[in-house]
Amino acid sequence: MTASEEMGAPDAREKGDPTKRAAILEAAMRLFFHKGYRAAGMEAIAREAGVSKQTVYAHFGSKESLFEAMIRAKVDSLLAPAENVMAAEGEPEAVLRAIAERFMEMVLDGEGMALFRVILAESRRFPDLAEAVYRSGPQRAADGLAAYLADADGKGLLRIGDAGEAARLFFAMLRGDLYMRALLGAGPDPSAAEVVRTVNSAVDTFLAAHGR
Amino acid sequence: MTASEEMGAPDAREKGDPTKRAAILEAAMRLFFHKGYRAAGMEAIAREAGVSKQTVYAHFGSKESLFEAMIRAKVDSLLAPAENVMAAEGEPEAVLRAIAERFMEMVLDGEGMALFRVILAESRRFPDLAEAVYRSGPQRAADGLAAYLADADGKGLLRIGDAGEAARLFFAMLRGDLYMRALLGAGPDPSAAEVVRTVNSAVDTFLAAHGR
DNA sequence: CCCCGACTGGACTGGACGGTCCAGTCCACT
DNA sequence: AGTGGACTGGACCGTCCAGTCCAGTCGGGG
Repeated sequence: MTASEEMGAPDAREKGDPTKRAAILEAAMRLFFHKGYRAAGMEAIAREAGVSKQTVYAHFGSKESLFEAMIRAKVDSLLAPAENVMAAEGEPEAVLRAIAERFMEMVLDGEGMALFRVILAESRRFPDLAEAVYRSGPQRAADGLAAYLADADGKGLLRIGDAGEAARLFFAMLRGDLYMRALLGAGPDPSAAEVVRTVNSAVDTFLAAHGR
Repeated sequence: MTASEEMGAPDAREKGDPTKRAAILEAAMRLFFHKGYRAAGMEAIAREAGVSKQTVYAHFGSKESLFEAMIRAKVDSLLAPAENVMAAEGEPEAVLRAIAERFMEMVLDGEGMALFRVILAESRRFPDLAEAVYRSGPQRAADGLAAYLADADGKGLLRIGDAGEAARLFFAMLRGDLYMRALLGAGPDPSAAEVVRTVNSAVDTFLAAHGR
């Protein structure tokens, strides 16, 4: 029960070879991410998956369905490793720094950015998908951090007013200029040093405002 | 002033009726923003502009050129009203709040977001354009604020270490969760109250870290 | 052994779209 | 009146693409 809720269409009735299904999803991911929704052709996806076009249509009924299934699968797989965090102990500064580093990894991940770009571009065509991505991504992360902050506030480790607002602000600091640059492909790719600097700035600033 | 505006008519080796040129640019803006680069057709743009397809091709030679010209024009017009700010006097808190409100207006503007969405989607096809947008948008804003911060630091009004980093962080806080939600079209449109709350959080947090 | 379901490969349809071409109109300037 | 530049409207070409159709292959279960 990962992030597929509300419309996963638990169609247990899956037809055909699941390895082919997976190959199609992966090929779709590569092409949709690399070329965008419109420019990625079904024929090219089939070829890339080493499968006939008919098979693609047998597994997923249309281009839209394939896109949607691909996005949901990718969101699940991107978020899977992040399920267990947030149960951290120790100094708030260390906890925040660990969370921040984890977050930066996820957010600067090439495929994650490609997914974000394409879902943003198609957010009008697939509004439900866009909303699902928001909820299982940023929303979920903020909720998790907010829970930690509220707990730390209760223990007197931090002074938090509105935990949700504080959590969103913290992530906003991290998802800052570096992220924008990386998304646009402007300037050089973010260096490790820049990432560290961003994390430090965010943690320091956050603690200056909310430290005990 | 950015381009040729009320400078009479110095030169501008533009062929043809400038009002038609403007109509085409506006139609292109509407369609490219609303439907995306690929889905917006030249025929539809011509029709929307009340002009023949030939005229479109006479003014701009190709779809790519039209797109590029449209983006540059839109960036100029979006940024024009922001040229004069930043020469602010007074308490740092008031200055920051004014800058923040201005920034939020620009960043949550519907057309600005549409531009960002489409330029992000096409950042591979038009890398130079994407870079130009970054430089004249986020980059420029951050540079302006950094100049103010460095000055305020010199006057002892604020304690700023790295002015550039501080400026980027401030804008990152503003361009936070609200922005992401609005871009994705997830959840309700940001309310005025949420905007105020975001501005307050950002200013308070910033001052907690850099106040005198 | 034969059938069935999944799959292949390629032909095909119908439509959209970028871009070109052309015949003719309108108008300002000479 | 005549010339030339800008524009119109529509035909047109080549290409691309989602989705369908079909004839044939393959492997496993009755």
